[in-house]
Amino acid sequence: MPVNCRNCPIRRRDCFLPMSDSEIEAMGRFKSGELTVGPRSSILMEGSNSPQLFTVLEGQGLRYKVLENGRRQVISFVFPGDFLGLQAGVMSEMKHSVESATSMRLCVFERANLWSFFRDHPERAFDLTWLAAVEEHFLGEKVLSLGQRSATERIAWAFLRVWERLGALGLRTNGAVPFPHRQQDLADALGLSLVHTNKTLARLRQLQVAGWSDGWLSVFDPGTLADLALADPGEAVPRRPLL
Amino acid sequence: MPVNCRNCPIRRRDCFLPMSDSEIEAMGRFKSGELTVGPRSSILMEGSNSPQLFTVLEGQGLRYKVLENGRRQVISFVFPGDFLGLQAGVMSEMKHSVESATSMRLCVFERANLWSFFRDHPERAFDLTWLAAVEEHFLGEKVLSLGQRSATERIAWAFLRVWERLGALGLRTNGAVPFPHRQQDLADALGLSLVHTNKTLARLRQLQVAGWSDGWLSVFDPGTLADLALADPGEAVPRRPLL
DNA sequence: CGAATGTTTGATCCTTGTCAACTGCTGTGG
DNA sequence: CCACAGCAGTTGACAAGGATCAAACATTCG
Repeated sequence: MPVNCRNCPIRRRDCFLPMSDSEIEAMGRFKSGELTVGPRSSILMEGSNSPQLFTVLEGQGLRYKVLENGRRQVISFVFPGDFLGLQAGVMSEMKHSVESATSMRLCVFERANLWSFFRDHPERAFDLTWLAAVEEHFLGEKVLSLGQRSATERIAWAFLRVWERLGALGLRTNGAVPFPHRQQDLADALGLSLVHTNKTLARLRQLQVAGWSDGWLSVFDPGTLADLALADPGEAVPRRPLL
Repeated sequence: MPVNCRNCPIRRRDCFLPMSDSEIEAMGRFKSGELTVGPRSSILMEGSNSPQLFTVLEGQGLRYKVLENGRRQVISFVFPGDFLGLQAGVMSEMKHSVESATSMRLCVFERANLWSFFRDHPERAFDLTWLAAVEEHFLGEKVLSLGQRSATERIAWAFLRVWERLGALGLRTNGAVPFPHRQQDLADALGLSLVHTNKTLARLRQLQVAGWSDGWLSVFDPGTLADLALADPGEAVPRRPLL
């Protein structure tokens, strides 16, 4: 199978930094194929011990956990460049589930090769650790949000982050980015009820600050949005790893 | 300086799994010393670019972030075996602050040596990634809690996790573990107000399920606690990594 | 002893969740 | 072609869990 990993996110560092030919050669031996899944389909299941790891090339999805009483928490939204399955890779099993929102194209790796990959390509191992640290950072921000921000602040914050992140991926077209989820998904992500989420969204729309409909998120006034979110507008995605 | 890393948590995998002599030799070159800090002192600051990384040998502390409006979120409590500063290590700066609750003894590493460490010791690099993945798992659980659990459920869940984790470290003496924090810290960790936290604690104490005073957390009835927490009592700390 | 810090308790308010009904859209089958 | 079900979004009324305010109490420490 021809391997086209020139933009493979596992070596993204700065969002899809291109790889050298020898790097592609090395990655190619790790990569085992590509996978395309339809919308709303399950990619990884909590508790499963998936033999494959993925990197997102296209499309969006979400990670989630469910409580014993059935309530669902969306841990994070999944964007192009994200790495899926690290937990299954280094621990014995996945600690959350992943499903697609739109149809997605995934780069597939064999978990079994992860170890030799670490041994033979320390730079790539470092990248992986970097990805994990970035993920940890995002989760830390999310914890801060859920713990300390009000409903409006949470939504404003989420909009800002999504908008910035997708913008950094070059997916922004005059102020709008694709955000193909349901209101229920956002509610579950922010720990709010669907009804309250809806009403808060209406308020933001009415304030002419940001709007989200038909799967597109538009930010009209990033400044006020940042104010509403109690967030520094500039500090979105960490971009300059060491080395 | 004599290096005593036989139980260094960076190679813990299964909570302080002893290292072989050659491993200790290798670690020794990475380790640069030990540090002891007093209670309530700052170890790492958000935004700083610390030249040192730490591993906790003794004592407890907490990681936190503060919002622009001054509200504080405790990201997680820090226990022996935790690794501090990974973000500063692989990203440009720390994304949260760390401070001690009790006095702490820390194992100190030079950040500058991290890269060669990755190159020369792929197994240890793998361990580091594993630590990051475990941290990610804990944060995911925390997000679930903050998003979907009620006040009582959150406190019950926190107590259960702390009790299990410290128990696994061998710090449990007839049902009680050291948990040297203030009610305000727990409140900030769970996104609750101090007052409500206090009242909920009183209720748990009155129910004879768990009690926390003078820095010691006692769990009298793990079963009911797990029920209250909507949690599976068994799934505490992931223990069996690959390789 | 007074000051500082942390815990406890009561009264009140308000943000958010719950319940319920209605809209608009899309796809399906008679 | 229409009836209908199913799903996502919208809106109003009401209830409640938790926040806020305020004050008392206990300990420690200089």
